[in-house]
Parts: sequence; structure tokens; C-alpha cells
Amino acid sequence: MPRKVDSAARRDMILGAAVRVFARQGFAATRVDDIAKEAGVAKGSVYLYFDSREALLTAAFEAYEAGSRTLIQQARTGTGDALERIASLVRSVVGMVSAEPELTRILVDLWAEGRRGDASPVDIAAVYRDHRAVIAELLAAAEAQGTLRAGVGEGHAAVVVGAIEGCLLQWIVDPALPITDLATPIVEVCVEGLRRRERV
Amino acid sequence: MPRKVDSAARRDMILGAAVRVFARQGFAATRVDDIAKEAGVAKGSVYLYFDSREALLTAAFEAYEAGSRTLIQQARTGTGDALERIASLVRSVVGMVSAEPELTRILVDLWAEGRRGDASPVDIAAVYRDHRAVIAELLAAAEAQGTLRAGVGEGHAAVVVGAIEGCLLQWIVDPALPITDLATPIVEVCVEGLRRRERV
Amino acid sequence: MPRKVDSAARRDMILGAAVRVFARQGFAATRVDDIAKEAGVAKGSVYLYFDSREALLTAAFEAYEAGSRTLIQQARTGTGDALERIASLVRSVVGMVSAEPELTRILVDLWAEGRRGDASPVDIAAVYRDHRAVIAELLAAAEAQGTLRAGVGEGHAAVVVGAIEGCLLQWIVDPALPITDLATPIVEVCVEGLRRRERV
Amino acid sequence: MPRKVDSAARRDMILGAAVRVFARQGFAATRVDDIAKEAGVAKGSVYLYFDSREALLTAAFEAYEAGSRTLIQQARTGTGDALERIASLVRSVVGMVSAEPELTRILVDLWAEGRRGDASPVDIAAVYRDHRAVIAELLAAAEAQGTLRAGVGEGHAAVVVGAIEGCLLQWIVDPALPITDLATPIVEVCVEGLRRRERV
DNA sequence: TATGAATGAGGATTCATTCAT
DNA sequence: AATGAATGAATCCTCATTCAT
Repeated sequence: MPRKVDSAARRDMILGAAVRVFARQGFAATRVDDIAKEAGVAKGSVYLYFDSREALLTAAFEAYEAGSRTLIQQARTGTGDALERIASLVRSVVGMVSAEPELTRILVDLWAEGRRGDASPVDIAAVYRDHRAVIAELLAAAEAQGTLRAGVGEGHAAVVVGAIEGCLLQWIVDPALPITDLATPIVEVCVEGLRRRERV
Repeated sequence: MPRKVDSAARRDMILGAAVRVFARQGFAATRVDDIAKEAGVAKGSVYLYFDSREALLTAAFEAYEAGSRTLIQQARTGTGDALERIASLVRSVVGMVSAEPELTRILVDLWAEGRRGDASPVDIAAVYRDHRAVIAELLAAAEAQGTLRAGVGEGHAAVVVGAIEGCLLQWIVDPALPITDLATPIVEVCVEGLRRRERV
Repeated sequence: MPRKVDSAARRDMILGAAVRVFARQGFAATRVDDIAKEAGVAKGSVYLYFDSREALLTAAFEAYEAGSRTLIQQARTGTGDALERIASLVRSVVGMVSAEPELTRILVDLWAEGRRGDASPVDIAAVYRDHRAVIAELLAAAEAQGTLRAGVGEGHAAVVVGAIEGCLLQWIVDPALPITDLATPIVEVCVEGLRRRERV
Repeated sequence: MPRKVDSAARRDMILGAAVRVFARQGFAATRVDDIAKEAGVAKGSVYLYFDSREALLTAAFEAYEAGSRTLIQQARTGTGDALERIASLVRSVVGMVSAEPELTRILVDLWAEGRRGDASPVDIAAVYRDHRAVIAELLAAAEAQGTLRAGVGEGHAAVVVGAIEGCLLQWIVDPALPITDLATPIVEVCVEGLRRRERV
């Protein structure tokens, strides 16, 4: 009779440990042994669930990407004032920091890994392309709703995404920065910076 | 004296080679041998000018930091409309991408390295602290000039810095993104998002 | 009793699988997992019947040795013209290739393993000592029968064994070689090379 | 000024050490560290001259092959009685055991490695194909000279090669076997087994 | 100063073997 | 008896750094 294990749960457990260690030390400085220790298993066991150290980062990316996709989906399926929906998306993304601080801290490793381009399975560029796409869609909707000021286009979507990610970046590099307090300023700058100026 | 000049030039030459290779392959994937080859010197010669592979990244950081400090200085010493000076700063930082693309592409490695906190000589957090500080100063000036809308504070400075760095990030990760075209949108979103709404 | 039979059959089944995989990939490149898969059992089950991976090779050797002993026995118990009995032995050994190709292909692993000398339970040297011994006995008989030419001794027995094994070797290394066609040439060279030259 | 080293000599020195260790322990049981120790260098230095542990075996094969080619060349360029030239070749090959005992003892590893077929750079099969080819040529010459008995063909060439290699094999597996004493018996059996029977 | 051969610590990965179920 | 998850020792190879010339 084989030992009973929930293979998926085990995998998740190890991945969770890996993410914690990556968040703490950075991917480059993380040894497979560190991960095994954090997970409370032997080094070899890590390889029962992941092909390589690299694969753990990729899996972390996939987890991040999945969360990201959910947020994007929500933004897409929402209704109502388009600029308000952008504001919600901003708050959701920033909210992820509290929900998943480790996964967020890994972002910098994903950027570094994803920069290699097609050579890497970490296609972080695609994630941001998607982000820009939703924002652009919402901006188009805002335009239709007449709430947008003139001359807003693709570039502005990149700026909104940039504002969010750039704030995450500052927090990653300096955890003392009160990232959760930034959601409102981001919304204010971005949404108000795009909203049509009311005539009196 | 001529010796010293030569020596400094040689150091710069090697550092330049290192930066190019870092930009191409990323710090983690860069071997000291790659740098030596790019510089056209022997591996051992690299160590005549730098203590370690790590030191090359630190030196690159210092170069980046110096450039950054110059921009900050310019923003501080400037005069005139405060919001316009913010706009200039934004354009300057984005302009650095064209001027020094390699140094910019290295940013991601600096973020990764700098994240280690006090353990690392790459204090990238300080750079962004400084950036936020100037922006905050300029915002205060704008407030005094009456061009700022109400309720703007520290957080908004972080957003402006975030918008810039977040756009750089997107470009690093996806060089197809037309980063230079983003200067204007960034300015529009940030400056207009902060400017006081004119009454007619 | 039925248990015992089952057990022995199971052992043989696993050994057979091991031999097939060894023949295919070579001992060094064979994982216990490969053997388990070939046998259709779990990896752990292999260890219920064999102490170690090494033990499987040893068991294969024992099977080979048993077959070899049978042939030797037949050669010893035979009667009639001594040179003819040598010819028969040659044909029998070469015939084993068709009968047990996998076991034959493993020979090279047995040679490698057996070379370690006393440290190894694979005493392939003893097998060849035995082969040489029978051949020598038969040569002595031939001498008594007056069919042998003068000056034939121990060394010639080694040559006969060598001719056989050397042909197997060439086939192992190059399966395109039509090994079964070689039985007759081996017999011709060896037997005629030893037979007394008839006076007319 | 670079350290002066004769790179080729260094390579040969390390290869020599590797061959000695392979001969002693077998390829499978040889660690790169063992080779380094035998050569009196650090482990890493081995990799300055060889790509991998495997490459050392390949290089050993190439050395063996080169020697083999020389012998073949000599056999081809010789003149005189064809059967006598076969006898010389036999003696030369057997003589290699005294000249290069370690290289000879490695043969079994080359056989094991070479058995993998096209996947391996150790094309030992080609070596034996060449050996058979020369022997076949010499047999054809003998036939033309009228010294050969009827019905001799390709297969007989394989037998001659087999007799030689099979004797080496017995020595490898059992160094107590007086291999040098076997040259004469091999010649007697093979040459006399192929020579035309004189009528009185 | 410059070189590049030499070093050896370090770390990812493999896989024979064990053992809880 | 059978399983296959878990283990961790073993080993290949890399590469930052040193140093003799």
C-alpha cells in the first residue's frame, strides 16, 4: 500500500517555502538547500515536485500571473464608470501586497528573469502587455462615457501601469515605504490626471 | 599624473564593457570572463581595477547614481513654475534611456541587488528616496505658487517617481515598448493629475 | 511451496527485465527505475528480490555462468573425435547469441565488472579459465587420438577461447556483424589450425 | 607576462594520469578527483584541458585508435609473404600490451562505451572494421600468392581479429594470463589454420 | 601592469536505497 | 508482498579569485 500523499498540496507547500526564501534572500542567493530546509524536507524531495531551482521561480511566476489574470478579469467584467473601474483595479493590485507580500517581493526576480526574453518561460512582459490592454480598454470606455479628457491613448495606459508597478518597486526596494497608503495617491494622480476637466 | 589618467580611463573602459554585458545578459548570467572578453583584456586584469565581480555592479550603480544626482540637482536649482520643473525632470529621466540605454537596462539588477538592504552597497532605495524628496519639494513649491490642487502630499511624490520608474521597468522587460514616447503621457498624467483644476 | 514458486518466478521476471535493459543501455546507464518499469513493478519491489542494483548484474552473471557451465559439461561428457567436440563447443557458444542475445550483449558489462578482480563477485575470469581448461583437455584427447599437430599446449586453448569471445566482442560492439555466420570460420581456423597435417 | 606552459604537454600529462586511473579502477568507478590527484593538479584544472570526464575516455580512445592506425598502416605498407605479414600484425598488436598496458586495460571501457553506437564518439566498431579490412586484404594477397587454402573469406578475417582481441580480453579480465606468450599460439592457429595444406 | 593557468569552494542535480503505509 | 515518496550521500562541473611569471 503506497504512502498516501496529496501530491498537489505537497507541491504547493514546497513552492510556498521557495517563495518565502526567494522573498527573503532573492532568487540568485537562494540555494535549493535553503528551500528544502524552509519546507522541512530533504533537498532531493524538492526535485520530486520541481524539475529545477529555476522551475520553482517559473512556478512562482505562474502563481503571480494567475492572480494577475484574476484581477484583469474582474476589471474587464465590471460595469459602471470606467475611470472608477480603473481606480478599483489600482486598489486591487496594490492590495495584493498585503495579501501576498512574498509573492510581490519576488517581482524583482521575475523582472530580472523575464528580461531574457523568449529564452525564459517567465513572460512577465506579457503580463504587463495585458495590464496595459485592460487599462486601454477602460480608457476607451471612459472616452465613450465622455469622462476622459482629449488626447488620451496607449501611452497613458502604460503610465497607469507604470505608476502602480513603480510604486511596488519602491516598496520592494525599501519596505519602509507605506505601500498601502499609496493606493489613493495613485488613483488620484492617474484618474484625475486623465479625467476631463469640468467646465463651470 | 599621466599614469593616473590612463588608469582611470582603463577602469572606465572595463566598467563600460561590464555594463554592456550586464545589459545584454543580466548580472547573474555574466561571467568575469565575458566582461574581460568584451573589454579586450585578460580576466586577471579586471581585478586590477575592481575588487570583485560584485564591485563592478556597485560601480555601475555609482555611475547611475551620479547621473541621477545630476538630474536631481538640476531640478533643485531650476527656477520658474514648479510643475513645469517636475515635467522637465520627468523628461530628463526618460531621456536617459536614449542617452544610456545599457545603464538603464541594468536597473533591474540594481533593484535585485539593492533589495538586500543594508547588506548591499547598492543603496538604490536612497536614490528613490532622493527622487521622492525633490518631487516633494517641487510639489511644496507648486503649492506655494498656488498651482497645486489640495490634498497633495508625500504619497503623490512616490506616485510620480513610480510612474517614471514603472515605465522604465516596462521597457526593460519589453524593449519593444516605445519608452521615449512615454515622456509626454507621464507628464500629462502626473502634472495634470496634480494641477489645480482651474475655475473659469 | 506455491509461494516459493511464485517468488522464484517473480525474481526471474525481474532479472529478465534487468537483463533486457542492461543489454539495451548498458549497466552504467541503467537506473533501477528503468528496470522496475521494464518489469512492470514498483522500484521498491526490485529490492524485495535483489539486494542492490549490482546484485542484478551478479545474478545475470550467474545465469550466464550456468549456461556456460552446461556447455562445458556437454563438451566434457561428449565422446568421439576430440577436435570435432571442440568444433561442437564453438558452435554451441556462438549459438547462444541467437538463443540469448540480451545475455550475450551484457558480456561487456560483466567483463568491466569482473576486471575488478577479487573485489567483485562477478568472477568472469574463472569462466574463461574453465573454458580454457576444457579446450585443453580436449586438445590432450586429440593428441592421444593422434589428430593434433605437434607443439600444441595451454596457449592454444586460450587462442580458441579468444577466437570465440573475440568474435562475440566484435558483434557486441557492432551488431551488424553476422555473428552466426562466424561459427564455421571459427571452427575452420581453430580446428584446422590445430589439426595434424596429413601426410599423403 | 603569462605563465609559460606547454599546453599540449600538460594535456598529455593529465590524459596519462586518467588512463592510469581508468586502467586501475575502471571508467565507471573513476572520479574526476581521482584523476586530478593522480595528475597532481586540482580538480578544476582537469577541466582546463578536457570538457568532461567522458572527454577523457574519448581522448584515451583517440590515443588507442592512433596507435591502432599505425599498426594497420604498417601492415598495409609491408611487402612479402602475406601470411607472414598477418603474423607480424598479430605480434604487433599483442606487443602493444607490454608497451602500453594501461591503454590496453582500458579497452573494456571503450567496448562498453562504444557499444552505445552512434551516440558515442568512441567508435570502436570502426576500429575493428578497419582491422578486419586489412586482414581481409592480406588474405586476398595470400590467395593471389597461392598460400591460402580454399574457401577463405570475410568471416575468417573476423576470426583472426577475434582471436587477437579475445586473448587481450582474457588478459584484461585475468592479468595472470601470460598474454605475451600467446602471440605465437595465435599466429600458429590463425596462420596455419588458413594456410594451404601442402601436398607432399 | 598584464596575463591566463591554476585553484578549490560551492551548488545543482541524480539516484540507489529505505521505509511508512 | 507491494508501493512509491522520501532521503541524502555522492559527484560533476562552474567560475570567482589568486598568483607566478
